[in-house]
Parts: sequence; structure tokens; C-alpha cells
Amino acid sequence: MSGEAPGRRRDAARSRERLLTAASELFGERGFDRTTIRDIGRRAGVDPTLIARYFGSKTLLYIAALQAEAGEAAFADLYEDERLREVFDRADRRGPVPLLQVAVRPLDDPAAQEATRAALHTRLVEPLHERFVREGTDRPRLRAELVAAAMTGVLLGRHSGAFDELAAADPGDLIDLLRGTLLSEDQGRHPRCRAPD
Amino acid sequence: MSGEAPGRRRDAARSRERLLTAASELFGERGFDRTTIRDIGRRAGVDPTLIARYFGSKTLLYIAALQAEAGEAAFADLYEDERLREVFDRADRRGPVPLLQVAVRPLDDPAAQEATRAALHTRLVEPLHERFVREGTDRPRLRAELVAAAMTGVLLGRHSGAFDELAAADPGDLIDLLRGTLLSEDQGRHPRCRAPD
DNA sequence: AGGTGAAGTCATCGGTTGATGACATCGTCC
DNA sequence: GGACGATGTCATCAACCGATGACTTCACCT
Repeated sequence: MSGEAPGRRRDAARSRERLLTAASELFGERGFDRTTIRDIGRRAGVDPTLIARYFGSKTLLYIAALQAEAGEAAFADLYEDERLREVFDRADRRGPVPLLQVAVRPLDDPAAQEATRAALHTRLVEPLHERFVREGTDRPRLRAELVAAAMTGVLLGRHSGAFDELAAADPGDLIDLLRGTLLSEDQGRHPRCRAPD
Repeated sequence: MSGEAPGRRRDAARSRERLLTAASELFGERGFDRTTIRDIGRRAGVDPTLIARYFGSKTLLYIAALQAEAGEAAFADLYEDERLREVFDRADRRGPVPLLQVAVRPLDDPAAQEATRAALHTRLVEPLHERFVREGTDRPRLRAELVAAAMTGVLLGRHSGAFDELAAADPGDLIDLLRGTLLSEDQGRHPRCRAPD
């Protein structure tokens, strides 16, 4: 018969998948450096040496996990209510996602660093940039990077153990707060809030 | 004679000081984990094993460096123009300071984590909190943590290599941008910018 | 049924880290 | 000047890391 039986004792595709999932979780929770291939193997219930076989190295597994997450795409223009909500929900469920950690501290590994930087721009900075360009906002790229960086700080701060209330706060409340300030719709034209003329 | 000659070949106080300075710099540049005691010794021009003698361990040296920086106190209420400027200047000169890194990712070492968390609150969150309380802002503690976290994202993002324009931007421009949004004076009372009635 | 290659296991390598204790050297004080 | 404590140097340890290659075990096909 075909090799698709789910209970197979030996199943390369399944092992590969489990490694990828475990890696994605752990990289998100602890970051790249603090995650060991032995940790990944343990969580996946798979021998860690298979990482080398199926992905080549820890770095390449990281990049693969990054690309696998790209499909789920919980990122986009943060000014859309639904997107912003998704970003918070996802961060709550999955921990602080490798993507965000690079926004805040470079990785030692050059390949991993560059792959993450690229993904961060595609999925977070670029949508913001396009919106600012569309709206004719001043300094659109700088502003997109600024908003992305600030939002990263908030998302990561919720899981850092350094901010108690921020961690406990309801995502909806946070979104309301952010929308009134950082994500204020008319930023760039009104340096301060004032009466529209 | 007394033991205060500056050119002494053996001088515990001087070695201690050099270790402390080098540690402060490196912890700021690379964070706690990625800084090795050998790195610190090399930069200080002092044998790394003296760290154990003078401070007890890498962790205790980290905590000592944290407290030594507290004296310089470039932190405070971010709504004061001068303070905000200082924060940016300092981050540009010294790199992203250990304090900020904990706002974004917990440390493995529990003692180091807690010491940093406490310092972060004292020097960044608490001044903001007091201001919000003074102004009668809604949810002052949450709001202080939110602003601190967002600001941390911006400051760290400038050195992460992930945001080109943010890294290259003039601090003054950034402050202007932030003041119009995240640090908007009347946040908390006007969820959106609109005409005052 | 038996062979063959894929899938999984295991021992181990070289490198790095924080820490430790033995040792050498210098300065000071009697 | 000689002894003793402070200061600095060195070799080394145990733990952990990513990686590798040899080995075993299974599934499938003829």
C-alpha cells in the first residue's frame, strides 16, 4: 500500500513536520540562541540529529520555520482592526515569534539575521509603508519603521516578565489605547491634536 | 606612601573599575548571555578570573554594573524634552543598555532578571506612572508600562539592524514624531484627535 | 522471503562557557 | 631585608553546544 498510514512507526514527513512545529514554538518562546536542537528534538519527540538530516543545520531549520509561518500570515497593516487583533492573539497563543525578536536585537548568525530582517519588512514594515504613502504622510518609511518598532516593544513586553499590568491587560484595551496614540489616524499631518480647520 | 598612585602595576581598585566599565559597555552592546567573562576581561585589559574575585560571578558583576549606571541616571519622565533627548543620546553613545533588553526578553538568570526588572521600573516606568497619576489619566500604570515598552522597542530597534531608516534618523526628528503620537500630551482623555469642545 | 535503502539511534568530536584552585609575583610593613 | 598578604596568572574542570559519521532497525518491493 501507499506510505500514508498515520500510525506509521517510521515516517519522515511526519518527523519533519513535528520538528518544524516544535522549532517554531521554541524559537518564538526563547529566541534563536537560547533554543537548542536537543530542546527541539525533545518537544517534537524526535531525535535531534534528524534536524541535520532534514534541514541541514539549526540555522536552516530556523529559516524554514520562518517561512512556514509566513503562510499563516498574522501580520499586515496594523491600522486594520482585524489585523491588529490577530497580531495580539497570535502573540498570546504562540509567544513572541522569532520575527519580533530580531526587531530588537540582532542575531549572531548572519544568514538567520538577514532572513528574519527580510521577513519582518515584508510582513510588518511594508504594509505600513504602503499605507503611509497612500495617505501622503510625511516620511512614510521612517514612520512605518517607527510604528513597527514601537509595536514590537509592546508585543514583546507582554511576555518579558518586566511589565505586570501590560502582561495582564486585555488585548482589546491595549488596542484601544494604541489606537488613540501610536496608531492615531492623522499622525503626520497634525503634530499635536488640535481642531481640524 | 599611600596606595593611590595612578601608574601602579597592581591596583585592585583600578582593575575593579575597569572590569565594571567594560562589563557595562559589553552588556549594553550584546546583552547578558552573549557577553562572556573573557570578552569583559579582554576589553578591560584585566584577567577575567578577577571577576570572580572582585564580584563573585558574572551575574553579580552584571548587577553591580546595573547599579553603577543608576548613578548616571539618563532616565526619567520621558515627557520632559531634555530627558527624552538624553535617553536617545545615551542609547546612541552606549548602545542599548542592559535595562532595555530585559523589557523585551527575560533573562535566564533569575537574580539578574529581577534586578533588571526592578531597575527598569524605578527609572523608566515609575516616573511615567507618577505623571499619569498627577494628570488624572485613565489606567495610569498600564499606560506607563505601555509607553515604556513602546519606547524600548524604538530605542532597541535603532541598533538591531532591522530598521535602516530608523537607525539613520536624527534623534531630534524621532522625538518630534513620537511627541505627536505616542507621547501625545492629552492621551487618555481624547481617544482620537478631534476638536476640543 | 530476502535484500535494499530509507528512517531512526547512538557515541563522540571540537569548541565554548562560567567557575575554581593552585601557583607566581608584587607591594608594604615590621 | 625578609615575611606576609594582596594582586595577578595559569591550567583545568564540568557542562553544554552544534555537528558528524557509524551503526541499527524498519518498511517496502520484487
